[in-house]
Amino acid sequence: MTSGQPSVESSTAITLEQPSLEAACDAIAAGIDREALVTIFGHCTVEYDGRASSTLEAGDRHVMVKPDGTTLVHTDEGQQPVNWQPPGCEHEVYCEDTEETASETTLVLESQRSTPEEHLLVQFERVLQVSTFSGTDETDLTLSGTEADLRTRILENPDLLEPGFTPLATERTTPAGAIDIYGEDTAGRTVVVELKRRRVGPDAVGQLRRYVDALERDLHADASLRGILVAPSVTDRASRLLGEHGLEFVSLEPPSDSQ
Amino acid sequence: MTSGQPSVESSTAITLEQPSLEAACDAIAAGIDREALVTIFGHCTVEYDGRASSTLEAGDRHVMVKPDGTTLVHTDEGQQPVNWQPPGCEHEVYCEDTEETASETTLVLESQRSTPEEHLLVQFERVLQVSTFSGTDETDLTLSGTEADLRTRILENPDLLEPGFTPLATERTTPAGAIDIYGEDTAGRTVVVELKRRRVGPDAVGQLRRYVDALERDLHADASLRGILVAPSVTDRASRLLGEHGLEFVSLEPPSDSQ
DNA sequence: AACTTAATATCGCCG
DNA sequence: CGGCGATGTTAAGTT
Repeated sequence: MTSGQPSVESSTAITLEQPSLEAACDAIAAGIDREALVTIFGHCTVEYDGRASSTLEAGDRHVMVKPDGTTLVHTDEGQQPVNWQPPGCEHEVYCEDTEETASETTLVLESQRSTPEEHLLVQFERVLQVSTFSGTDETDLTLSGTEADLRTRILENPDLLEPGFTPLATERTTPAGAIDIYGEDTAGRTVVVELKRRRVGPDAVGQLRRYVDALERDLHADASLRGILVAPSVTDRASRLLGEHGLEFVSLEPPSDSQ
Repeated sequence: MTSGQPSVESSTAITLEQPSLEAACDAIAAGIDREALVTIFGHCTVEYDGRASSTLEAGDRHVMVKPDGTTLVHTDEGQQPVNWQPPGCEHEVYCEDTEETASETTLVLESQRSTPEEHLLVQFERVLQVSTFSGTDETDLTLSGTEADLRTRILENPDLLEPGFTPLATERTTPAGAIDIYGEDTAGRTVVVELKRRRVGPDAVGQLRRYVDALERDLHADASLRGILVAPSVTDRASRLLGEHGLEFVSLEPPSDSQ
């Protein structure tokens, strides 16, 4: 970028329609080179090899290549890409003669990384569109209604958990991991609180149980130690597990935007 | 598809560059209407409200609207969309005068669903490109190297777990859930096997422990019952937990493509 | 870099 | 539709 001049049109979108594979190749390479976001729509096959292996026969798909090294292959269905490569990958694009018939050519997009070794191969036999996008996005997402928000809510108003509850520490460490909230009830009993922002299953009970067990061992406590799971609601099986292990449940939701 | 005739051009890509907001609106509406995959690149703000809430200030982003009701908002960084809406949503698109100054107009894309109630609002103040894609993708992804493949590998060669192991059932149900593999060792002791395709932490130990406990209660067994966690490797803390609960570990990887 | 946990997790299966 | 667990989970925070 140049100096303090009021920025010229910094957002651009350049599109090729029905390009030859060679023209598409050049446009994609140029886009990657100047760190643009590149999209390709065309008829392609996809192969992945790394943590697992996958193949995808020829079909029409939308491929997005980001300047941070991300690759996403989307079909017309599903929230998740059918294939992908995470940020930090090296991209390579070239045209290649098909092995069987030297008369046919394919456009190949490769994306690979190490740790772990992973490789994605997209082979286009036809490209309907190539676009390169440049733009700016300085802003960060602000998100609320998370587990951190639920913790804040309880710390600001401990009576929500139960009247007289006194928080003593957050993220208190035990051999089993960090306790969300550690405190005392009116009777002076130690309370271990595990927070979940949404309906909980058996996993959360196991987690709370590990913390209570670890803390009991840590404190050599013969006195009773309470474990409370805080979430909007609880499944049947988890509720039974709580009972079996002498643990408690309190229904609380994370604060919404307006609250 | 029609008969043996070489198929007519069924894949299409239609693009508008630098459209007016009204033209963009029409193109998007038309694309959604004929069940195309629609992409929009432009300067926009995004608001989400539902399971959580989020806002995103104005910036250049790539929005993809799929015919199955999915919406994805991507920036130039990250594998994950910065905002999204899952399949099954209803889309709506329209132009609207900005509240403050009636002279300014915005293009609004709404995507919403119920159960749970969720709403996504994308407001464009400028659109650089709109594209609509139609195509076919009949094929399914074939994936290998999954937990199911690991199970198959052990069932075909039980000695991999330990010499003389005899699988008796897969997915045997207990009150705590389904056991991956249920079998017997050479001494006739019941064995509960929990499979993980990658390195395991404390969660997996808790899961195995629940299964073993549930099965012991189910069988009223006074005889010893073994629990074996099978994974490529195990973390320190999980290893200690295994020891504390009298559970075992066997190192095995899911088969790779060539094996 | 390894470990642990949260997530608007997503997705598929099954009851 | 809810419960449950796998995922090429991904992503973030801490050690």
